[in-house]
Amino acid sequence: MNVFSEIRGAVLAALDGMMQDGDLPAGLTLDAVAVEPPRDAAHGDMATNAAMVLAKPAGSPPRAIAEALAARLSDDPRIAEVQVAGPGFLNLSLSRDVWTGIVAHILSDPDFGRSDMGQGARVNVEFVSTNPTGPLHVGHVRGAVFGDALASLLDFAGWDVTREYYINDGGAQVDVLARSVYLRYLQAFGRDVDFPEGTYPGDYLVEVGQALKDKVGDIWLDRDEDVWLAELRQFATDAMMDLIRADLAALGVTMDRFFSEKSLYGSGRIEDALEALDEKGLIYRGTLEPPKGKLPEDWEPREQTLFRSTAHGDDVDRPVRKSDGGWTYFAPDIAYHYDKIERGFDQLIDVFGADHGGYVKRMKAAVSALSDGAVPLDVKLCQLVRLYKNGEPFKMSKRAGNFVTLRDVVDEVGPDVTRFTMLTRKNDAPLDFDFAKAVEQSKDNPVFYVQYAHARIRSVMRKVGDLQPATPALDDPAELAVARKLAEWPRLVEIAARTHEPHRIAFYLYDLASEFHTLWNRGNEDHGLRFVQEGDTEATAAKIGLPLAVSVVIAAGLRILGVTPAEEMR
RNA sequence: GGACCCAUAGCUCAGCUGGAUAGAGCGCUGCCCUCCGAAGGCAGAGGCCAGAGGUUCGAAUCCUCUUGGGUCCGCCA
Repeated sequence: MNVFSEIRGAVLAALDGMMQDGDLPAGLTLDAVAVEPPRDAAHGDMATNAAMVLAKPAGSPPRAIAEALAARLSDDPRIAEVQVAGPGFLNLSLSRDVWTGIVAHILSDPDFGRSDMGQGARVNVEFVSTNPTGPLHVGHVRGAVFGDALASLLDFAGWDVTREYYINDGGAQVDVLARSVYLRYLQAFGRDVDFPEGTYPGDYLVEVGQALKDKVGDIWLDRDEDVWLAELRQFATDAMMDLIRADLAALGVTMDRFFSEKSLYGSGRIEDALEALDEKGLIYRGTLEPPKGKLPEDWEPREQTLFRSTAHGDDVDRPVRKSDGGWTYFAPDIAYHYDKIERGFDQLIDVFGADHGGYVKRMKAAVSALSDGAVPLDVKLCQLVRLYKNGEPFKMSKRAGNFVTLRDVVDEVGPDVTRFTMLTRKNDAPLDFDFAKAVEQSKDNPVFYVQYAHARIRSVMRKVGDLQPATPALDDPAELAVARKLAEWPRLVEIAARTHEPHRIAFYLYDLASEFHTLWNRGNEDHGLRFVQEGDTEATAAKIGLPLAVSVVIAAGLRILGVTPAEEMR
């Protein structure tokens, strides 16, 4: 139930009627007609731009169209008042019954706000996707939270969502990992080892080395690398993926699928993908122009196997084979996205760190080419997170040598605070994360502010026991303001889902909490506005419907963000 | 040299497929608890939406250029 689309439907029906009756030329396109909440509450509950967008194609002045439209709309029982304003806006005030109806609807429908705009289309959200060489660090937290919340949001808006993690286990960094584990394995036997440049010194590998000793005993002691490297790669990767899965679980993130890059090698999948591109004439042998500006020291022209990504919007063509004949990292990436397309996804979303911005165009080009433009790929870049504590830049290295881990963050402030705070900025803006402010219990902290509103409502509900809510009267402006904000929820969900911007949910919840706190405080001056009307069960029943509806929406919104709605604040 | 992202109140940031007088928090000034949780609320001051052109009935929003920040730039993923 979305009031805005319902009223828009009424506006469109009225316009159709005008066309049929000759008040407007027939066949006008009505797509641009919008019904939105006005910025200024004095402009009523909703405003439509219909008269202005139709003025030109209809060939009549906007105010004339507006007047005629107003006359038709005023017959609608849901619309209490229609005013033509400004250059041709139509300001609509809705009848009280609409608002009470919405509150009643929310109370009867715990899925209020859930949308079918996705039409069950299958969307694959790929996120985190790190090298399996260590625990997740703080830079990954934002992408993990963002991707997970976006996935939940799309699910709520009617998509069929798959959360997926691409394990970058195919490259040389896994060799480095394996060698690092080998050193820890030696250490487990009491050997004195040092960690040369190019190995991972983090102490998270200590237990992996010990586990290896427990598993295989001393069979790899004093043996050459070619004896153990392949097996150790697998062992170490598995151990790291266990670690990463546990890190994700600590954040409340569960993947539907982990997809191994390595599994693409030797399976023919990479060859298949490039063959598909070749059939479209997009693979060729050629030499790239040197990059403009400062030339790399060792640059020399070289013939390579190239993907003609420029045919699909990229700036230059991209190599898919290295000069030694091996694949570039881009080749398995192509094969992976080809796999996603072949699995039948209707759209793809990749969540990357901002430092991968340079790969967006080539990935889009690959997906566009492989799907003949049928499968859209949206790449969301998450900007960096800067850590602070009490305003001071914060560095910590409990376990991983030189970086703050995801665990450091979650252990310090908890998953709920971590997740909400990460979503209080849009993804393409940098984010300052202050450990002290994140756990502060004041309205300076949006997590707390929203949780507090929910806890206050739960407190009221505990007080009234099993009293059933009745349809509220909503005769105070503060009550109406809350109801209006509630009515925006389905619309907000659709906007957030369409733009792939879960932070909008966080901001909406803050706004809703704010309206609620205002109403709550009005109860201090005007006891008639309190939810619990002492000694009057009937009046109380009529009052608690509104806060209960607020709690339904806050809980739903928090669930999308992956945050637990608080029953009480401690 | 090029690509992508960003620039909005003193500070940190929202701003819907382009809509009316651009919003919130912090900070500043002054108020509100014999209370269902004041961990909150109300009011006030504070703006050339980086700059210049363009499209439009209408631009913080779209296009171009300029300035200033960030990320990245053939065989590392």
